[in-house]
Amino acid sequence: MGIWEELEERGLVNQVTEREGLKDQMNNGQLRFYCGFDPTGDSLHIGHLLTIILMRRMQLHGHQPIALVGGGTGMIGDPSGRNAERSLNEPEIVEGFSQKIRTQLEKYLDFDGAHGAEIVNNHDWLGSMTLISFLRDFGKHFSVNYMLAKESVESRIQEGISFTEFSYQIMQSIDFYYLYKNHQCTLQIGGSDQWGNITAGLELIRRLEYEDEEKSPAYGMTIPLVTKADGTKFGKTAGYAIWLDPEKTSPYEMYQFLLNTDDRDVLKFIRYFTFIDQEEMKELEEKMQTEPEKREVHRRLAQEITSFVHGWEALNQAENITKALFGGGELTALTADEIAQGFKDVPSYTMVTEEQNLVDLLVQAGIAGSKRQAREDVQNGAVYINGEREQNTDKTVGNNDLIDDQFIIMRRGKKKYFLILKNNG
RNA sequence: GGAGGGGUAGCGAAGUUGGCCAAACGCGGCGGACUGUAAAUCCGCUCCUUCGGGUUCGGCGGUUCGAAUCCGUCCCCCUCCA
Repeated sequence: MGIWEELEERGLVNQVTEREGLKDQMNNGQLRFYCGFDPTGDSLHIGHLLTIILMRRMQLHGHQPIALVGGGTGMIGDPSGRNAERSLNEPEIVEGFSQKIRTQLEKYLDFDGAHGAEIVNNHDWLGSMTLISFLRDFGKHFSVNYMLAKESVESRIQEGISFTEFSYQIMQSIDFYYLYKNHQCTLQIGGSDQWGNITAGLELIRRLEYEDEEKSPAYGMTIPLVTKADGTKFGKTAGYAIWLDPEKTSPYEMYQFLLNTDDRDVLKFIRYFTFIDQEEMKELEEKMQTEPEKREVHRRLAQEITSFVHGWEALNQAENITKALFGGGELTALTADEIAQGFKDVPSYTMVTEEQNLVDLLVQAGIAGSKRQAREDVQNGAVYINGEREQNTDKTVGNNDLIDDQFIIMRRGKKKYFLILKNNG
């Protein structure tokens, strides 16, 4: 089975230009292809991961990926998929973001060997371009009618779009053209919202280069938008994005996010995001049918992605934390690092005295709204100290409850955790 | 400006012949059981408390042994007429 068939089977092929030609190139040729990442933030997020993994996937089949950091286009702002004008970031900010994005991309691509990956920054060629060159050499090849017809522009006509963002498609077209001419890059891939920009680039290449019949054709391809069965946007939990930067989203959080994938989506996602082959996929599908409660597929998905993004060590920690928190494992067995990660966003409270009545502590730490509520929670068996249910309202919490002589892990209900820190006065 | 209706706990909504009202019921929220860290379902709780009680039903004041319920006044909202 060729890479093309694999991509189709995984449902990764959305729109393509010249399907047969591209299929042939994919299966039998050695393509250089690129995908751009604009520095709109200080980290890539899980939504970017699908194209990154696609790049790896193709690289494994002998194609050479070029990751483009949009240091130049990021100064302008892509209107694609947006319903309102972006606000411009300061050049230093864009520069800083570009650095970070570049560093992240370097983690995920393989730079060794005959078809090692390349990273380029379009600021290198766009940054120094003169206005006159832009308009004469490139603008001349775009008719405004053509540009207006692009979905990204058309949808904004009512709302309004600046000339700046309107021009974006030309810039991205220049990128493709530049890479085609100087890096023998003949394919651009991207998310489904990039179709307009990709085809614009192909159009530019065709106009500037296709006169010469000897030149190889260029192709474009998009991957589908990742949709969820419940209709909400993929990549967010409770409004927070899942970032690839472990400082922003810990490996544990990412693992949990994936582990909690809706049953209806998990098979689709595991095809999208992992390298698991057809044979094993069948087994997983079967397990999903026969023993869904084991959530084998969910776990595999979480394992594959977490380890791809953060490495095996981080995955191991994420699983340790998960086990301690949900799998009947011992909280006290966690390392300080694991605690820090697992309880990153957990509210903490520093004890005012060496020891304190449990009910009072619950109120002071903001775990319960009132003493009455606190008592009720304790009596209902909703309160756990270091993983042990505590139903005695007269319990005194003190230094002998401390883990590592530092903190106490309090829990109310199924999964609301709180950190109580030792009194240091 | 005139006539009428109304303001009750997070929301909606009962209660207004004065005591049995800390206040029905629904939703939401929080727990518990079940479970797959799911969905559904079931159960409990949902003003505060030193568990004696305390403070609540738009605000203030009054009548009364006793008021969310009666009276006065002020504030706000809605409907109709001007």
